[in-house]
Amino acid sequence: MKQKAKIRILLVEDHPLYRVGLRMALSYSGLECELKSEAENVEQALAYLEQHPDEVDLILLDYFLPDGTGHDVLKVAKRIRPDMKVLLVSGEDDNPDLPALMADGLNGFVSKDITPQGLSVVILSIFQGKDFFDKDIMNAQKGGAMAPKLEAFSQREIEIIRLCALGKTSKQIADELFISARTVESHKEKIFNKIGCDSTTEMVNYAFLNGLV
Amino acid sequence: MKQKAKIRILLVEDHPLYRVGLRMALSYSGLECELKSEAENVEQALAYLEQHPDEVDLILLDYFLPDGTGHDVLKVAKRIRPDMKVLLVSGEDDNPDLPALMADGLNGFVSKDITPQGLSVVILSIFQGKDFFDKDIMNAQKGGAMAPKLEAFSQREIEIIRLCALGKTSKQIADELFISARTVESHKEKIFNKIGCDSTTEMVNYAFLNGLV
DNA sequence: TTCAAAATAGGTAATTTTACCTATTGCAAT
DNA sequence: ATTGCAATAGGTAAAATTACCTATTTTGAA
Repeated sequence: MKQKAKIRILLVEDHPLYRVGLRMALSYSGLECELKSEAENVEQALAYLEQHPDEVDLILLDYFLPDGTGHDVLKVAKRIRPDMKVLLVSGEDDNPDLPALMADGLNGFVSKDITPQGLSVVILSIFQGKDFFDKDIMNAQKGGAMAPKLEAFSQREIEIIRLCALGKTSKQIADELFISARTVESHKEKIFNKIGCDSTTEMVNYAFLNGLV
Repeated sequence: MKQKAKIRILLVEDHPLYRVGLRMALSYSGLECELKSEAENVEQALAYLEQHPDEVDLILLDYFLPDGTGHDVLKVAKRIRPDMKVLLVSGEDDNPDLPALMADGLNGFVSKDITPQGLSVVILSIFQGKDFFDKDIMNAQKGGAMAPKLEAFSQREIEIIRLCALGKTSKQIADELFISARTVESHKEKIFNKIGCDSTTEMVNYAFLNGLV
């Protein structure tokens, strides 16, 4: 057993300053770790993983990257080596699809607001096999308009959603689409049921948060 | 002339990791500077400035802070010592009101994406009297849906706008803020008049487009 | 201290939205 | 051909929003 082995880490983060911050957090935390490499986008991360499949124990991963998301990195990493740990460091506005990430084997996520100390504790815990999911983020996502499954919208429904998000009333939308206001309302009811909300405003919030606008 | 004096810096940033990143960027940049203190919110920043009005040459300032914005710090700092330099480090989603900030004497702003090297160049340039405004951010703001004048909202109004944008009804907001639903409705009417709209949905649209959410 | 703005709250009537239903038509896949 | 969904539309009653007002208290700045 390599009990006293250093945790070999790959850092994937596009903001240079943040990268420095994480690097320093690691080196001053007292954590027995070794920063194997840093990547500033999906491409670099995947290139490193493919060339050095057995040199990384844990990936410290930002969600939004210039050429994709942390989800892309996660999927490939887990394919290359399923026991590789992946810790997502999520900014407050990233709003990643956590259920999907967890389904793909994510081992943890923490907010970018975490302290260096907190981060090292989480890394160690994950390395030892105990996944860690920041409960504040879980709650934030449960609380807000969540994406249960953002598929299932028909063309017409998306059209309605977008027009609603522009602030139009059912009547205005009806006139614009040459249909009855009652039909617009029918569409909205179906959308509400799919999203799990009960007002236009919540639907608009969902639309903005899920990039439908 | 204290030509070779160190630049005395106050760092105001609420994210611990980012604070480490900036701190390290400063110390490894070769810049002749001295980090006098760090503050993680408006209150701490103002407290330091009031107690040590003559010990800071430049404030490295985040925009969004837990108890206010960098703008609040800027205004007080310039009142305390008009020749104190203030450099705003803005995240991509901060969308600060640059004209207003510049009117209040802001000396520069850069993106959080800046490299440590870039940052030290900007700090030095500002210290020597040459203001620096990242042109990418200027352009982004000109291009995007701009707020004609996003001032004129009171604190309470912004609070109401944000809660509305989360999809809450007047009743829910009232309960959350311990006020009457009629008061919430009064606030909303005033907001509608300022924005020039006549529905919550339009207001939410405005809020998202103008970075109020 | 005085004045203006912000925050508070209410009345009333018109309008809109929403929930919970049913129902018809057309089209596409099995 | 039948099945199923998308799109269409309506009835009705309850709930919420909105417009247009007035009015009080608190607070901050001049």
